Amino acid sequence: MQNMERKRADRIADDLEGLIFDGTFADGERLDEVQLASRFSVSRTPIREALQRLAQSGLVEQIPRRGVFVRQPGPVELIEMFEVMAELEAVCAKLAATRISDEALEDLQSTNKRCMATVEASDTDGYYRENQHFHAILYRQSGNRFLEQECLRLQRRLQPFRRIQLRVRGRLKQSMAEHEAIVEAIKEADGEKAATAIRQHVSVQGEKFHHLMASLTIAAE
Amino acid sequence: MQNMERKRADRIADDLEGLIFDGTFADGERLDEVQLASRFSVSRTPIREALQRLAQSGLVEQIPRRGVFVRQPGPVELIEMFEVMAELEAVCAKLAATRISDEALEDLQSTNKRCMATVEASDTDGYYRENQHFHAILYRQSGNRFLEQECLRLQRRLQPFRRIQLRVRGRLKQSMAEHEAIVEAIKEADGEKAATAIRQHVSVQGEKFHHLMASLTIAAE
DNA sequence: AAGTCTATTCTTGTATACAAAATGGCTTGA
DNA sequence: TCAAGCCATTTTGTATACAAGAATAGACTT
Repeated sequence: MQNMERKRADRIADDLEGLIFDGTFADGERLDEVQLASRFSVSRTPIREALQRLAQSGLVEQIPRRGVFVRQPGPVELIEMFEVMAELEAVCAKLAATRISDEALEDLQSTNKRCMATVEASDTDGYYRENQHFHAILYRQSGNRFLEQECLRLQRRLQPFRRIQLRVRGRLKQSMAEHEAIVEAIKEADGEKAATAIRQHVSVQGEKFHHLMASLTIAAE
Repeated sequence: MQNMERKRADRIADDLEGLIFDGTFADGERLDEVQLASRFSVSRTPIREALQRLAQSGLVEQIPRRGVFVRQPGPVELIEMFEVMAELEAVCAKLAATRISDEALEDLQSTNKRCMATVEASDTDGYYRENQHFHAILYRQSGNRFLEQECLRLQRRLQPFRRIQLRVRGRLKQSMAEHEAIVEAIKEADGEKAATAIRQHVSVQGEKFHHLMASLTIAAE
């Protein structure tokens, strides 16, 4: 297992990430090192470490001798990231179709069942959790740990925007139908079919595009 | 244009990256902060910044309260990374097939011509440069800047291993034929064909696999 | 003699002090 | 009145000092 002990800087980075995700820090806003230092009751050193981590993951932009600024992705970049996410997941599905283990396939189906239950119960948080697990299984079953890591990284980055999407009326039901198609394709070991199904599931097109844009203007106000 | 002024820590990170790539620092070796500080004639602060950057890009592993250790990818991870690279480039090619501009297509063809010339002249460095440009055009012409960045990132990481591969006898000629097939498919705007061609070009299979493994054992001695 | 406990030393993580560069405001001149 | 240049303040980048956890070696016990 991974080392659980983490330094303060790491926890601060996670906290800051959360604060950026939930909109506490607006787009373009400068993150003052001394202010954050007093806020977290630490010196500038761990703050700077945390900011550098965020800069590398793309959440903030670090301009030399100027400071770091929150950098929320714009509409174009978001579409681009979702496009890449869709393609990466499609690769996972393609590979998983032939590489998946029997136990994992069981897990995939039971997760999907639990997912459906949360839809019936209108349990958005529950859906969110089970859905994430559903996708995580596919990443893992691609049999490519590096690919899995890349998927998790991008998923994490898109997390807040995906969550917004879930609020769209009827989205959950449609999403479940798509899950169903993915599971079917994988059961048939049809890689291309699975890839197409999950690409459809993840990519932002049609109505989803419209809703994503709408959510952005809301978030920007 | 980008800000050209960079801090010392950034240049140190690049230097260290080079030192890891060329094997000056062996796999598993601990990078001592004070040693590096005196080597670069700076304090520990910029060294630590640089090491954290390397840790995030995966070149070194940072174990809390222990230090950072060089982490060269093993055979399995290398294969995995090449698999992802092949799929990412396949996506680029698929998208570029329909999105590419006329000028870029011209550039692609002329780059390929220059590439062939370097093969004739047995100019390995020249081939390396032109080949990289060839791929960079495809990344850009995917029309997805985020995808482009991800491709460049991974390409950079695989750079040293790809370079080794070029030394294999006859590889350059075969590689040119593959380029030719890619260009043809894109000229026909056939996304799937282009994707398949470049996937074949990048992925490590058959003889290439064998040579990659051989190069690893050489590097490890 | 081997193992363990402990003290010392070394290394990382954090705080603070200092240097250099950028921003902003003021003055001065046209 | 406006612009340009200079000074003060603010802020980032780097160096150093300090604290805390880990490695190591030596002594003591069984």
